[in-house]
Amino acid sequence: MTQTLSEENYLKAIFHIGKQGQDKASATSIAEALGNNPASVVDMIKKLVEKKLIQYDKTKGAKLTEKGLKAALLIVRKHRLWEVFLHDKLGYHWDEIHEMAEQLEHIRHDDLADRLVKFLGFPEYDPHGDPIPKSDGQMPRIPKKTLSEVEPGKTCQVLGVKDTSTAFLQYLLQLNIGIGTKLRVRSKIEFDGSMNLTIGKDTDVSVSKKFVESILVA
Amino acid sequence: MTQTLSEENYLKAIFHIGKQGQDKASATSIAEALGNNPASVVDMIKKLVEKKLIQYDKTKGAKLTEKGLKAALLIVRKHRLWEVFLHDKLGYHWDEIHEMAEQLEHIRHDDLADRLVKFLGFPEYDPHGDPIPKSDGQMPRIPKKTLSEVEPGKTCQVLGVKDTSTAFLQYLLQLNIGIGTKLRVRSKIEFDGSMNLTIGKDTDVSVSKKFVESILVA
DNA sequence: TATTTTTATTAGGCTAACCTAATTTATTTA
DNA sequence: TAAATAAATTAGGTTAGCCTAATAAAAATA
Repeated sequence: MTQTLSEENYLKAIFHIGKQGQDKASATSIAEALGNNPASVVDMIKKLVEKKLIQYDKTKGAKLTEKGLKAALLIVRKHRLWEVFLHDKLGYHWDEIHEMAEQLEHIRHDDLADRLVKFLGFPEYDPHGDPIPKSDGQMPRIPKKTLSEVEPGKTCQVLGVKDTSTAFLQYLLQLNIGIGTKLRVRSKIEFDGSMNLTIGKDTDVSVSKKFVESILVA
Repeated sequence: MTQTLSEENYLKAIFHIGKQGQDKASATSIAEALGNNPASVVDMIKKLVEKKLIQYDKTKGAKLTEKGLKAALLIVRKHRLWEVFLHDKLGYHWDEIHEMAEQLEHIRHDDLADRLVKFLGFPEYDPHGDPIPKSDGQMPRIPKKTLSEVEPGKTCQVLGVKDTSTAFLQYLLQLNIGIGTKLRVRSKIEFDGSMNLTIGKDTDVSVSKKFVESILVA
């Protein structure tokens, strides 16, 4: 019923890998996500399978069971709620809160998440724009909007594209933008609808109106 | 400069043992405080000595160095601040918060304690009445008052006695009251100045005016 | 399909933090 | 002070969670 800190981190990693693309996580992708050696991942996979938290198939990878998903969602819920706390209440900036939330997400107590969510005013998204799972595991619906609607100064996350042409997708590839990539709108040029963006943590680019209207974000 | 979770718990235990009586903590007293085996304590003592966090003498026990004291005070500071948070902001009762604070006290980040203390409105005492160390390690002065001055419904902690007669001290021993014991004033009888107390978590007693005027509390 | 490359697994080790049982050292008490 | 008791220490062991190096299996490519 309860997991160790390390087990929780594995469940979370498998959950996140599942979200971005396939729903199965390979041993190496898990190893990479956690900064561990694949051999260590194999050890842990065995334990998680035994605890019925994941299913595992050598060639297909790991997938959370219902039980594992529930556990992972609780961790993600707590992580994002604590991020809201750190941002809204303690005044930390969006780039400072992740490491602390990584620690806070493991705090256990029966109704801690419920108390927190109430105290924070029932937020639905964390300061990065990521949805906060509800106590029953439901994720808030992500309103689909295009990058063009994002206010300067805000950060959003790529959900998908409206234009699936090869030219556009190759451009995205070149910019290293994919599902889940965080984009920060540095400024918006009203004259032609173009935008200055920061991709991820450090790459600054300028993109056209056509571009910003073709990317779905949250 | 940084300690493991376990090291932090040892430092905290040594700090607390020091506060209540002698300033040296024996291996067995540490073992008892942490629920560990004395043999394990010996292992850890060696490590803490090597890290210059404590001084140790077989017969005199362990004592925090300046460096160790600083680390211990930070943990206690965080523990008590989180208790204020859990109590004041999340609405938990004083008896529910300790276990969570035990986890939260280990969250690390440069200025977390400073942010917290500001957010909480610079509290000086935690919900149990224990003083919260300042960032420079200073403890707020504990105003010495007698048990008779405590309002019904409040909880306080025994700091000392005004009457040192054998009869009184033996009475205290019999009631299992010592330095640090938590007392809850259930009610106060105006007629004769006597009080109904809860000692610790469950023992209810009735004591005289003479009694309540002889105990110093915070 | 044969070869190369990538991925997964096994075998064997390490460290932190605990343990028990045996022994040594201190402290009390007769 | 000698004997009894209590405390500290040592020796040896366990487990979780990681590691490296070697091997096996799968996937990609020539």
